[in-house]
Amino acid sequence: MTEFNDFFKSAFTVDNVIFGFDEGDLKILLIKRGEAPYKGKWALPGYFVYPNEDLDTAAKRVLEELTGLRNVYLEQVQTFGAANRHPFGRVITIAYFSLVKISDYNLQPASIAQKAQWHSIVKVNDLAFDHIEILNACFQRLKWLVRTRPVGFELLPPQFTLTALQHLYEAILETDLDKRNFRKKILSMNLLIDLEQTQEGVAHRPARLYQFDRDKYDQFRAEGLNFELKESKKKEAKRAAAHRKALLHAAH
Amino acid sequence: MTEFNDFFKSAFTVDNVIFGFDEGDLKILLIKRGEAPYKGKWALPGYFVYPNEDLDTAAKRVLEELTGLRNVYLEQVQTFGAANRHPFGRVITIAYFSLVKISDYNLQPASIAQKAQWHSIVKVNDLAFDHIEILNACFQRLKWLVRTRPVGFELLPPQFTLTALQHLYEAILETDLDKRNFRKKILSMNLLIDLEQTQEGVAHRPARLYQFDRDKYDQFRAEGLNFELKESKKKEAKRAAAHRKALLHAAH
DNA sequence: CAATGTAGTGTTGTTTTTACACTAAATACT
DNA sequence: AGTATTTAGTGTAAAAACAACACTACATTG
Repeated sequence: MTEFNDFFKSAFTVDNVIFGFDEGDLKILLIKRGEAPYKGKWALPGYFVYPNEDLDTAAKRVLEELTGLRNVYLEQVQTFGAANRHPFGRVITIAYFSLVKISDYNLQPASIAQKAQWHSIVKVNDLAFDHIEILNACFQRLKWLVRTRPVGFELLPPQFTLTALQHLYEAILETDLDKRNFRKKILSMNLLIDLEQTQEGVAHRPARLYQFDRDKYDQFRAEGLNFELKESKKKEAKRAAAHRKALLHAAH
Repeated sequence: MTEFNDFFKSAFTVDNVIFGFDEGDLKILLIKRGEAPYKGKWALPGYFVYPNEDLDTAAKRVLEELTGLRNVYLEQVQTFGAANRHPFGRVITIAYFSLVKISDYNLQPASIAQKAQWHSIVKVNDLAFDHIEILNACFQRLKWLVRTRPVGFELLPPQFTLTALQHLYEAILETDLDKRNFRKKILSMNLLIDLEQTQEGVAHRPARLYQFDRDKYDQFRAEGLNFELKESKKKEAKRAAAHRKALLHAAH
């Protein structure tokens, strides 16, 4: 075992791309670095993984320390390990991305507030380390995810209008969507609860408010994965396909 | 910087899920461990990443040492880092998967040949470390990838029949496909060169042989990513969508 | 020359996607 | 009061993609 000692001189960190959505803009939360290296530059929030800490736990910890939020969508994306990416030594980083409702985010103690800020994703261009690369990978992943699963709701306040949802999809996919087709698609998924209320205080026709039906979604997912043995192969395949489609291609 | 010293006591490895296809069966290459821990168990081929080695390089190295192959499809999948996953200390592993043509694989020196063997993926069930978990993640990724990009060809010999290709898809997706629909779909992608030859030495009607048209594919991809500024937004969107579809859903 | 075994081929009904333009409902302004 | 402004909300038709389905063709083997 002593022969392996040379390998046990590395460290790893988690870095977190925290997406939020506000004022029609897709944003990420960045921290201004207070120390070397890259002092004064904006960077993704991240930190070393503790010796006895699982990776997912570390990502959750970093997120919670910064935003005070738990139970948000969090997913591992990719690991970056160029040999020279960190000036302190060999440090690889496991990138995570998370989706938070900016409405839930109450800026933490002033000490942090000064350092942490939301940045429009389209304007971010110069980050510490290889963080731009990490951001790009996570953004790609988000684009894929939003077409695949109804994660958009994670970024909106609990009640929202269809137009707001469409704007969110447009911001993520960086494209325009057809209003009527978008609504048809979304409503056909049957994952929205029509709150039968409308907006107030807007200087135009107020829109209906909807809520994401998480119970239905969870149930739906459970069914999709729970291949019971009763059905014929054909029927099963059909149902699975229908299920896939209902969720896939949330837009267009 | 001394405050960070505690973090620099970890190691990381790469583990490689090497897929091959033979006799209608999807297989992976496993190694029988000769040393503790898990001596005598089958494991994914993997090794520590050297101090100055990039992760991708390490994965390539492990693959080449074992198979002698370069220039194969290789992709990072996921990092596994449960705090207690390795009995020697804190070791996280970055999982890669690769696709090799078994026809290219000439078993290496006898010393390795005894230890490395292809295993039918459906029969693999007990591996060292958390390697079953890693295998599952990579298999999932392969299922997704095969629907998304024409990677199937990476697993077949240079010349193949459409039936062989279909069997490959069926093995990966673990489902049956309709022969006529499959052929229509594949041929409509226009990525196959009809060699205008047929099989020889088979005891039945011989099938036509095809070859993957890599040039066309590369060109196709390049166009797909190269958003020129001449087109109107609408036309561009249309083309991009058409492109996506041509590649997506290679089957069904 | 019959038996066996795989290769190869088209059509039709259904579903999904796309393109597209007007009316409705609220406030703001005069 | 009434007109302007702004966003909400709605249906249809044509095109494309998908799914289901069964027979003939061509080679070898016995």
